[in-house]
This record gives sequence, C-alpha cells and structure tokens, in this order.
Amino acid sequence: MRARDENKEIAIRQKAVEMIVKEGLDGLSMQKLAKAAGVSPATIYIYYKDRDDLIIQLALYASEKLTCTSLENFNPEMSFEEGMKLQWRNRARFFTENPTEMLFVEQIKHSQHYERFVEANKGHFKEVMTKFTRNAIKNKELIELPFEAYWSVAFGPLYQLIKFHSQGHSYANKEFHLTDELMMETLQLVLKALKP
Amino acid sequence: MRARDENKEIAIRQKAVEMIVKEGLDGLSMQKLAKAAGVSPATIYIYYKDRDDLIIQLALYASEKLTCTSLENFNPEMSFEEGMKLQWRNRARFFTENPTEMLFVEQIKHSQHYERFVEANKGHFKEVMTKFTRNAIKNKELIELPFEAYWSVAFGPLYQLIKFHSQGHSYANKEFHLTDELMMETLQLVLKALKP
DNA sequence: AAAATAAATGAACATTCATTCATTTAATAA
DNA sequence: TTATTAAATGAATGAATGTTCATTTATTTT
Repeated sequence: MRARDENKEIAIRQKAVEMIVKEGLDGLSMQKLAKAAGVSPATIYIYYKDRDDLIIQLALYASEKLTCTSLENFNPEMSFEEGMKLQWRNRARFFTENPTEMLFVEQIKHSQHYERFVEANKGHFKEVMTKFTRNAIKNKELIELPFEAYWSVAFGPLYQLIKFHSQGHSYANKEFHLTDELMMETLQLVLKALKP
Repeated sequence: MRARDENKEIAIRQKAVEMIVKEGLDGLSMQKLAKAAGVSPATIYIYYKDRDDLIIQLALYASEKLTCTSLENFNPEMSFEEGMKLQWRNRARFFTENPTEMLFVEQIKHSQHYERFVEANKGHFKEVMTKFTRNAIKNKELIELPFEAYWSVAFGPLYQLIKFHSQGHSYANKEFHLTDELMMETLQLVLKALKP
C-alpha cells in the first residue's frame, strides 16, 4: 500500500480556499486548482467525490477549526462576561491568524451551500454554548430570551466588525482597523444589552 | 428606433437573481439564464457588458432598492429610538417582500464582488445616517463611538436574525421564525446598548 | 525479491461555457 | 411610404469545464 501524501492534501485545500476567496466560487475550477496545487486533476478526485463535495468538505474543515479555536480555554461554567470576552477574543484571533479561511467560511455561509453546511454542524459546540447560556441565566448574568436572539446580539456585532476590518472599510476618509481595544469596548455594549 | 422591451430587462434581472440564490454564482450561466428569461443569449449583452457586469449591476440595483426602502418615512431629525425602529422595520419589510433579492445582496456582499460593489455604494444614504447619528449624539440619545462600532451593534443583530429566519434555523428542535414582536424585543436590547 | 495495493498521473472525453456576428424584426423619423 | 435605427435573434465559435480511465509509481506485505 502506498500512503497518501499529506502535503498534496494540504496544498489542494489551501489553494482551493485561496482561489475561492480571491476569485469566488465561480472562479474555482478543478483544472486550475490542480495546476495551482501542483497535482493532477485526477488526484483531487481521490480526496473528494466531486467539486461540490470538495467545497463542502473544505467549509466543514475550516468551520470546525474556527469552532475549536473559539472554545480554547472556554468553560461553560465561566462567568458570562468572562466567557463572552474569551469567545470574542478567540474568534477575532482565528480571523487574525487565518483571514482567508475566515472569509471562506463567511462566503460559504452566505452561499447556496449553507444548508448542507449547517446540517453537518450540529456538534459539541452547540451543547457547550447551551450550557453556558443556561448557566448565565441561572446566575442572573443574562436575560432570558430565544437562543437566536441571544446569538444575534452576542455575536452579530463581532462578525460585522470583522467584516468592516477585512474589507478595509473607510468612513469619512478614515480607514477602519479593528483593535482589541475597540473590540472590547463594543463587547461592553453588547454585555450591557444582554445583562438583566 | 426600436425601443427596449422593458419586460425582457425585468425577466433577465429576476431570473438571474433567482438563479444565483438557488444555484449560486457558479450556477449562473448566460445560456441557461437566456433560456429561463425567454430571451436570446445575445440579448443579455445588449443590456450588460459581460457576465461580471451583469452580476454587479444587479447587486447595485437590488442594494439601492433596499437602501431606498430603509429610508422610507425616515428623517434624520427623528428621535434615536424612533429612527432605529423605523430602519429595522423597513429593512425587515424589504426582506419579507423581497426575500430572494435580500439573499442575493447578502451573497454578493460576502463574495469577491464586494469591493466593486461597496465602491459604487457611497451615496445619499451614508449622508443621512451620519446626520441621524450626529443628531442622536447631540441629543444624548446615543453614546459617542466610531461609526463602524455603532453600525455593528445597531444592525449586526438584525441581519443575523434575518439570516436565522431565512435559513429556517432550528434550535432544540424548534424552528425559528422572526416575528415583529421578537424583532422589537431585540431592538430594545440594542437600544439599551447604545443609549448613554 | 516478488506480489499486492492504492496513490498519482496525464491525456482524453463529452459538455458546457461566455461571447460574437450576420441577419431579421419592429418601431420611429423623414 | 420609405429610410433609418437599434433591439432582438439563433447559430456558431473556440476555449474551458468537470470528470474518467488506462497506466505508472511508490510503498508495504509476503
């Protein structure tokens, strides 16, 4: 038996994500990807069933990486403020360290692939976050409200800030950069909203 | 001179947006679009320079429609709470009445086309919103903070809620539907965050 | 060293792609 | 009515697409 060359797998994944972020989902061609990864087109089909499978697998992989990073040092028993601060920082750090992958996940989330993507995404993470919010409610650190409303207020602003940053948004001719300071300032507003 | 058939233009636009939302940017082919719109492929090129131009023009058109709707009955001199409530309701209404177009804009916003898209989007709207926030700050209804932070807290949650709704998100086996009541409840949280 | 296995390949496949062009159609201006 | 103009067309183009397959290569097992 001949073993799979891990470098090839990584090259395919990396180049594919790069291509999609740079040229869009419609800019990803199997043959161009093969060339960019230094691999035969047929090789890609050893790793992935077809083009759609490639895209979804990559999205799941990247998303799991993000989820994993967001849970680093996290504990559902943490105080609400501490837990939220850690989640925000972990997510922002993932973005700083993997901007391309983050943009890729966001792109997939807003594409026609989202449905299959979200289906496969019901894992450990939801469980932990449920515990976290339940605990916070019990401790009167968080108001009671539907999970989706909580999530929207808790993380919607962070993702919007990241989007502004990654797109080099400018307002009144001043370019926007997301600093840890501004992030924590914004988080304080979010906490104010969510505390009883 | 022969006049352009407006119905054809509308059919092209509508079918293109539908196709993109349903099958993604990589699912949009000029020939399929022509067939769906009941038009010759060559006709599309009378209205649009090429495929990319088509996509961007459509995105700009839809986005302007959204912007316009969001400003209906809006006045930058309004009280902060009233103004925010109106913006949320207007945006939510646009989504309810034009779900496909809304999803389309969101998809483009998160695609490689965003840059060209945002460049052409610096119009009347920003001016009005700047007046609105300045006025609210002056009246001590809104804390002072960078525009991007304000926007993130003010509208990030709404867009996240809309996303949950449009994707038929479910939590604890309960499907999520965005009601006006929950929307207004969430808005109250956002206002709590943004008020001095 | 030989056999066995699966990874890896490059050429090839039929399709589909975006776009063009010579021609026709319809509406206005003369 | 006739001339003029641009909209609209359908067929055609060559390039690029996703995927397959017979073959080769590298590694492990016997």
